[in-house]
Amino acid sequence: MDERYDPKKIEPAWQAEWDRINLYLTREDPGRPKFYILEMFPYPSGAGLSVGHLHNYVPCDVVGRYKRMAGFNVLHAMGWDAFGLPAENEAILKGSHPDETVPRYAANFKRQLTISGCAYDWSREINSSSPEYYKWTQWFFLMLYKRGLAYRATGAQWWCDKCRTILANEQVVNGCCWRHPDTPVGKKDLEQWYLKITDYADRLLADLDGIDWPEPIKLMQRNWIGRSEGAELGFPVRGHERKEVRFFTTRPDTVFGVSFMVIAPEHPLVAEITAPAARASVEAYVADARRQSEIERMSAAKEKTGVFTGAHAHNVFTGVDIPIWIADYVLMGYGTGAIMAAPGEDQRDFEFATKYGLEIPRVTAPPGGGAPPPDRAYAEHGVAINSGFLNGMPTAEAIAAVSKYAEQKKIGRATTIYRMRDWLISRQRYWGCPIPIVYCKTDGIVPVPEDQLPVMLPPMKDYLPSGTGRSPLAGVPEFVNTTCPKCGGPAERETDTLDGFACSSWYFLRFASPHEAERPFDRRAVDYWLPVDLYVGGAEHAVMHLLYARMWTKVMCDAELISFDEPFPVLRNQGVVWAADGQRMSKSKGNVVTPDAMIEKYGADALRLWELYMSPFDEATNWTESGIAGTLRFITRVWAMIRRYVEAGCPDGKPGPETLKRAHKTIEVVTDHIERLRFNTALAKLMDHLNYLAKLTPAEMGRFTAESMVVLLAPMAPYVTEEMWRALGHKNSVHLEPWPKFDPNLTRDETVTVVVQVNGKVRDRLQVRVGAPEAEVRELALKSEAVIRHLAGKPPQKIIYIANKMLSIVV
RNA sequence: GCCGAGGUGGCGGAAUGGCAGACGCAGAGGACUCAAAAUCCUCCGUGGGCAACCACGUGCGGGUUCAAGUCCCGCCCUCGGCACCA
Repeated sequence: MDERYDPKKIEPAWQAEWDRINLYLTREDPGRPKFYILEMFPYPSGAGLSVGHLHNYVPCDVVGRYKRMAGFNVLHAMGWDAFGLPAENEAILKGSHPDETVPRYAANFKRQLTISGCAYDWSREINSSSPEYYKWTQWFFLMLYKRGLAYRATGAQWWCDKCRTILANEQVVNGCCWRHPDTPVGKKDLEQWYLKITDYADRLLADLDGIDWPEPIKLMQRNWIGRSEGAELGFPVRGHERKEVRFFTTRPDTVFGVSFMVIAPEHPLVAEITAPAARASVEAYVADARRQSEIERMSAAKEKTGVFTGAHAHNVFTGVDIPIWIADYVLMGYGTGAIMAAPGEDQRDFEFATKYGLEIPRVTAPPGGGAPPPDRAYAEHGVAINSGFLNGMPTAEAIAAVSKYAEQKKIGRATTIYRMRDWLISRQRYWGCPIPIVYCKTDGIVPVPEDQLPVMLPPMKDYLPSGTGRSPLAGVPEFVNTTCPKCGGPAERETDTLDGFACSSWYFLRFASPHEAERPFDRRAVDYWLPVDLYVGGAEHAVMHLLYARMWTKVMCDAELISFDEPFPVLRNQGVVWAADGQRMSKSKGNVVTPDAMIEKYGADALRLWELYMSPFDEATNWTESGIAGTLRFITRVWAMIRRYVEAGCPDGKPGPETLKRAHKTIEVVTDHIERLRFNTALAKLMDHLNYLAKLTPAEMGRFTAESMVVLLAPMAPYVTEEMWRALGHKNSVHLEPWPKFDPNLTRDETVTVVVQVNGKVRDRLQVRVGAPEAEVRELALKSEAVIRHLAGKPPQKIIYIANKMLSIVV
């Protein structure tokens, strides 16, 4: 152990040694409890890792190392989410090819993680764009297909001009592409592959109750799934026998107040029922609605617009014929694309009715009696009025009564609908997993047989998106032209690739058996390691990735491939690290701080400690470099302390009771705080402990105290602790050391400070035995000079005693 | 607009309803040094006071309580998410 702490000297040396002895190689071991910790696998970008990324990876590394020392068999591996738009777009921008950039960028990420001291089992490294991996992504797609969960459909799809591909609903954010927030999306008619995630809506919703996730994330998933209970009903269209307008409502109890109907501009009935006199205005309105981009349609939402079709529907409850209107506030993609309008009970319908002079009946009264407010809709629950057989019923009862009536009369039924729609997974881009489907004139849609997987992504020099809506793969005849696996006749391959989220919907299984060649995973390894014990990632994946991965897991569970149906029973979000200027760290803004630069200046251990100490793990913060000076100073002081101890010949003297108590208390607190992911306070405790230890002589400290400090610090600062540990005379790595245990008998306090308050203000502090009875404390308190002064001769009215904490005197 | 998270010294942040500001950064003063760096020691919420000590203080206004940063009601501000969902 040198006199001076020099990270540049010790860090590469220990890194090489750990590599040599394969310190982090992981094997299944039924004899030990397992712990699978996983960070959301990153897309390896050319910008490399920033200190912001490490705010996620370092804490997870601490947990992994701590769990290993605490006796768990820990799986902690890393891989690359390498297929998809970001990789392709970046390669285009650099004038290169993802084939070349992806491995290069991934190698750089790996290098950065390694010098940062993160302990991964690199023998398990995976890459979603490698054929060994995407073979199984294709296999899963076919499994979904065979289970009836993948289907083709044509329709107007979201299209991003910059991505030059279609998007799933979730990928449209505020009317713009989620990757290009300044690019409004449009619609394009295409035939696409969908996954029936809606079949799993109920389970995806219900099972949220059983998992330990941050509440805001659960809430976002609940809102996204958007379950609504109500009824689906139909009213016949006058003059078009057998035609009816079917609609969904959450308030079937208001049917007697339905004075008109509204259907979406895209509704198929529009063309059929529009009266000749209204044709011109309807066509103009529909054309206008189609022309508007979706953001315009949504943001111009303030003023409702609509047009009368000239047709009427028959309200079977009131017996009255009511006008059918078209308005763009009714969305084709939700419910049936048609609504019954109860303007007395729905504010949007109220506004629409007011604007176009339509009738506003009142069918719900406030529960306490009295009239509904005249200037707006009464949307709350109440009591049915002017509603025939429903009169007098509370809303809940009336809802049930209408549903029952509708079922008896065969005009509708109680039902549940969801906001969530199916997952559109086709992409017209090159850099993705080819969809393993063949189209044959004779046999139609034919899945590629398992023994012919993977369908290899053909090498292409010019892989740029076409912009026509067709995948670049369509321009490779050797790829497109094939034979039908069924009849052997000429056939064509599907040329679209899978959405990148398909790759990340199962990767957590692959880490269990990353080199399995015969199957997507080895069942035994998956049964041992999965589900993930702690999953960590950014809140930006709250909906898409987490919902898709949950769905695939449920499908696999249903197919009996695995025996659990939630992949991530415990999820935590790390806080975002913004740049010093409060903006996102990005190369274009020139505010990226790299771990490389920080390691060069301060060493990896000081950087790691600062990542942990800077702010609570799950809270956002702005990057500041100045604090690293503090964590480096701390390391230097620990170094000096241990060196003093080693130079003194590692005396195993008798530490005093105070020292022993502090050492054990530190073990207790640090352990507890790491378990609760409160790394900043765990490290604060170690700093506090050092402030005490630094004042002791080596003999006063003793071996247990000195060594426990090093071991407790080992998960956070792996390099320097290894160096100190060897200097303390140990042959084996400190990272193989068992986690220290504290003795509860030694952490127990003998005396305690009891605060004495007079009228709620602290006036004195008493040092008393633990568990001292009230009478004793009271007597001491009443003798206190400060207390006497503040009592000012008045007799206490009331005395409250909280054992070992405080005595509160009221006068 | 609706939903969610948050607001504590110059700064990052501590605090099962029970001593507000742990720990650290920055700053000030001192020791060591020819000097500087490093290191060590002391101080460091605001106001008053030589001091002991006193008053005030966790976005704002109320409330509950012997006791509120913490619980309740009403606001303000910041940041995220959703946005005509029938």
